Amino acid sequence: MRQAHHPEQAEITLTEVMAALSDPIRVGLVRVLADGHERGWGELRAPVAKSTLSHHLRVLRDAGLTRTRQEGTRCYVALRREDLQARFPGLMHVVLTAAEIDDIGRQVGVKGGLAG
Amino acid sequence: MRQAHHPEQAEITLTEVMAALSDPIRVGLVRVLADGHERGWGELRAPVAKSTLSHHLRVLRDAGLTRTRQEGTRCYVALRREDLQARFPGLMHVVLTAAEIDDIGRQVGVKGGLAG
DNA sequence: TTCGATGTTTCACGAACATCGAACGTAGGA
DNA sequence: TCCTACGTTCGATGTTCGTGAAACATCGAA
Repeated sequence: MRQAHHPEQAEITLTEVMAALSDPIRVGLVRVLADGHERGWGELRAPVAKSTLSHHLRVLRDAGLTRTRQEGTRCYVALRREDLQARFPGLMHVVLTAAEIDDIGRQVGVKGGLAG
Repeated sequence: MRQAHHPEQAEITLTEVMAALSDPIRVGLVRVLADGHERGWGELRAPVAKSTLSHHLRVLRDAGLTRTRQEGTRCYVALRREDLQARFPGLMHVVLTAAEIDDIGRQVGVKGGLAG
């Protein structure tokens, strides 16, 4: 559970971001984090095994979409909206809007949320 | 060489578009087509075998990013900018801007072009 | 120190992908 | 009719991806 690697803002690449957003589960995770609130790992709900969820969160983290923070044994995830806006202006807005309209990643939610 | 399938505008999905744009060669192809001009297959220059180029063009076509038209034994490719704009407003603009800045897919060009 | 909770990593597997060369099918020209 | 140019499709190969089960690592509590 060592501290994970996060790419610098300048290291974020378009193609990696696109690849990260090519899976509905990951788009769902981004949607859950879109409000800017940090979420606890255990709060997240997705119809996959926890190892798979861990894998998806890692892909998002490696692509520079999210930032993970550790606190004791818990960890918290947040969307790197400002870095993304600086790097690819407008991208997240466009993607989130499209994802909302099509309701992509609806299977993903938070504990107590609609999809919980 | 039968007529290829093109998804309807409404059938274009965000995740498929993202997946299509997760490869530098394909981003390069989209950049080449970004000016709206239709391009001949043989005009396209990419550092891959023609079967591989055919594959990439197929991925773009299947995702709804491009439209292919046949004329005799030749075929012509064009970006479906209007369909994409209607489906995911602002997406292509954002992606093309980012791709230009980072010069993604620079290896792709047209006969007689800079990367030819 | 022992136990339990929380994520991460490893391993294994089938599916999908990127790639190439070769074979193929189609349309035009000789 | 035969030949050629143009893309597509097929077969093969190696890589990456999504997935889950199981083992592992870390921290807090008892």
